[in-house]
Amino acid sequence: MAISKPTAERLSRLALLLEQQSEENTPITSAEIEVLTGWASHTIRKDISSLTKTSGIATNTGYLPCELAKAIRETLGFAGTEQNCCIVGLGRIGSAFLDYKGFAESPFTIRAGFDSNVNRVEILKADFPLYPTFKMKEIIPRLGISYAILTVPAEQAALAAERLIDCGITGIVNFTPVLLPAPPGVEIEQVSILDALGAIAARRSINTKE
Amino acid sequence: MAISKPTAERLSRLALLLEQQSEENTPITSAEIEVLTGWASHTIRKDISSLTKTSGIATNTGYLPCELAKAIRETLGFAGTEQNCCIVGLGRIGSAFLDYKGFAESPFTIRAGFDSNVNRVEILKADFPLYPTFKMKEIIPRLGISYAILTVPAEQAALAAERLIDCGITGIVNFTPVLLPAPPGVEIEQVSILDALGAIAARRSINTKE
DNA sequence: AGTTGTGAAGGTATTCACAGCG
DNA sequence: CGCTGTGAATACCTTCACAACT
Repeated sequence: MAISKPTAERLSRLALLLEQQSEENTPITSAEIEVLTGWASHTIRKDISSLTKTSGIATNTGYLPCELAKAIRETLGFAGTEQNCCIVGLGRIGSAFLDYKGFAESPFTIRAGFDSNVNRVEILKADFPLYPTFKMKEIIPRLGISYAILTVPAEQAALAAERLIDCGITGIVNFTPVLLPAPPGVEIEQVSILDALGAIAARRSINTKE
Repeated sequence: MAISKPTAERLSRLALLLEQQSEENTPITSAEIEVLTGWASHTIRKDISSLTKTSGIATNTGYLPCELAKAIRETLGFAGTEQNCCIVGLGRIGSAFLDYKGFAESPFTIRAGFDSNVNRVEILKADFPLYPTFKMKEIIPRLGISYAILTVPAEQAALAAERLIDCGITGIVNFTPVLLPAPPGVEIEQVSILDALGAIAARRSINTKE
């Protein structure tokens, strides 16, 4: 049975949340998840019920975080396998991710960084190797990278995205303000401060109107 | 007539898009917007039809970008008035916004930056004033700031958010990986790389399954 | 008791198809 | 004619209420 888009997105965030606080594997109820996320407990239960594998997850005092997170990851496509990412553009925003620890418990790992400025590539330090941009075509397939985090200056965004797709990248998180066209088979997620502010303002103007 | 949430969010992004490329005010058709955004042209027309003021926007060759953007901003609450924001936390991510030019054409303006480290406040340069954190309570109401961009380290996020709300902030763009509880009347938008990657992976696992 | 799990009902958003207008 | 604008139909998601389980 197909899983709906809103459900998939909620489950994905839920998995991250569970992975973050997975030190203790004490059961968590749908009511507790409601407090943490703001989603109604029915919604959460319904979402969970659409997982392909549902045995050994629920007890009479709630869901087991580890098993639930694992079940979500399985249903959403990546069973145990790490999802490899790269950072493209090591300016202010890009280099801010070099020492970001949040990836540790997630299924995503940064495997490489790219920048057209060779100086930056040599000076900056990270837990993963940094390369000049022209090596993308060689490195990306070799390391099995399928996701890119795009943090180049706005004027280079379109070209960089095109090249990445050409290298076999199938998912781009776009931190530039440029709206990138998404060819079939490639998913692009815009992450923009202005969009975020706009979304907040939009929601507010609805709530105050009723 | 109330406007739906998805519609409001689409309109908000559309306004940003129009404002970005507003040099020429040549008409743009719903079909062209479809190419740029990926939303069906019906959806766009329906969204636009729900605006409160619809005169002088459409011609027989498309919509006039400037008037359309203006009409959207009016319907969504802020007619002409600038929306004031502040940045809280001037570490790697926060300071990356200091010279971000994208706000220029948007209805949002950054009015202040805050950091608990007094050194940073004194050394960093920006187009707006920087203050030590303890001055928030004084500055935020004085400058009429209602939105905050939260870029402090994860362990300070919860406390910082609480204080901001206490100062009268009603919208927070949360760049930390911490999931913040949103009290009534306050809108919080999580902007996280892991969420973005998760959303992409989730959408992909749906598309490939059918 | 307290939970999860789920068919059925209800509400919302999207899509369609065509009328209306410049 | 090409475009927008919009009621009606469809599809979708969420919510409810209660059964099933521990």
